[in-house]
Amino acid sequence: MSNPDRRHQILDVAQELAQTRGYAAFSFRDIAERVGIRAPSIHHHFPSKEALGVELATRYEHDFHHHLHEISARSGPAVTQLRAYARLFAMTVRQGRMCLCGMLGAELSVLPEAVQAEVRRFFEANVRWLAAVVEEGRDRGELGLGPPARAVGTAYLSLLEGSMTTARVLGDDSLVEAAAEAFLQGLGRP
Amino acid sequence: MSNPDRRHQILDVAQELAQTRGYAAFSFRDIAERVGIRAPSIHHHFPSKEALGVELATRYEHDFHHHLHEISARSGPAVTQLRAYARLFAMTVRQGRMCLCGMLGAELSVLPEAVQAEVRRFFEANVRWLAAVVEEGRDRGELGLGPPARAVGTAYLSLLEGSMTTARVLGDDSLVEAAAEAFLQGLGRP
DNA sequence: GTCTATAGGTGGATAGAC
DNA sequence: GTCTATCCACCTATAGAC
Repeated sequence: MSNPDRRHQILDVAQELAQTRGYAAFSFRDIAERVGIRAPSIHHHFPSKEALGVELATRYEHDFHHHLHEISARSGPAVTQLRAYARLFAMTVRQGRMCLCGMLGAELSVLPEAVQAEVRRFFEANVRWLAAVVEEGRDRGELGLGPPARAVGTAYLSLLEGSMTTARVLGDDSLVEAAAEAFLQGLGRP
Repeated sequence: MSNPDRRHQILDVAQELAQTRGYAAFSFRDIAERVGIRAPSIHHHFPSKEALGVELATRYEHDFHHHLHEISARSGPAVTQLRAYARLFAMTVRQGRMCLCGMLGAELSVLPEAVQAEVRRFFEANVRWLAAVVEEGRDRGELGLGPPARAVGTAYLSLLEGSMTTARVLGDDSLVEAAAEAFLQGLGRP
């Protein structure tokens, strides 16, 4: 198999494992079994687990950025954008997965520094995007005043990350969107 | 050392490790080093890691229940109780720890069944308590109407669990309480 | 690119002495 | 209760053949 194809295949499998089990709990053998090669062959594509982890997080962040751009481009009302954002998390839960960076965030203290750094970038980028959506919604008079836009964005991201865990623990597929609605209800213009 | 003392000591150390690293990433050797004994000696107090994990989660849930009871007993306004609840999470973050059951929730799929069951009990008990506080707040006219009380409770728990991850990733000690306030603001009487 | 063989480390767990 | 010695499974990673 040609190099780029195998790389993608390994990344896809590794991502699925990381989103369900976590970084500490997946191995090169787990990946190899599903890809149909032997564990040491993975080292030809990724020199170390750390390198694989960094690329995993970087790619995830990049893909996420693409989704955010799509939501922004439709430039609907702030609440509509925030609902579409929540749907990204809800869809992931329905696939039986967690947010990759949410999972890595929980494991933060046992991750290689380079992976930690990528996780931080993911959270910062999301908070920034959310704060901008809230800010614009307020400027257009769609949203009421309240805490600083950045605090609202941080709270909404936290709610969605946490709701994925709650959804999986309680086995409730519709929990993420229900939690998002409970939050968005409080954002409306008084 | 007498049996009960050593048991508690092991549990305390194991809990700290589980709250910072996660279940998959702490070992009997880690515990033993900090307790000052050898790893196999732990098996005298806990037959397996699974048994230790179950007791860890059970004890945590029990302690948490105690805190909830204390907050309820003061029977202040709903928002005051919800703020006090958030403070439990904020204090934990300031100790550099995650919620034990939030951490275990993220790792759910790699936990022994018996530990998974305890994590579920923790989440269910917290949602039930939060829903009751919201319900009573509405009955007393302190809170506005909105989504079902259980959905609000689920959302608030999710927000707090998630905010611990966000706080650690972004290195912001005051993030948990700020996120809680952003949520509570939307609960007020319209 | 993928393989086998293997190194070197760590994991939970058991047996049996003290 | 705690120890040492040991087992066996698993991990990441490397060397070198094909």
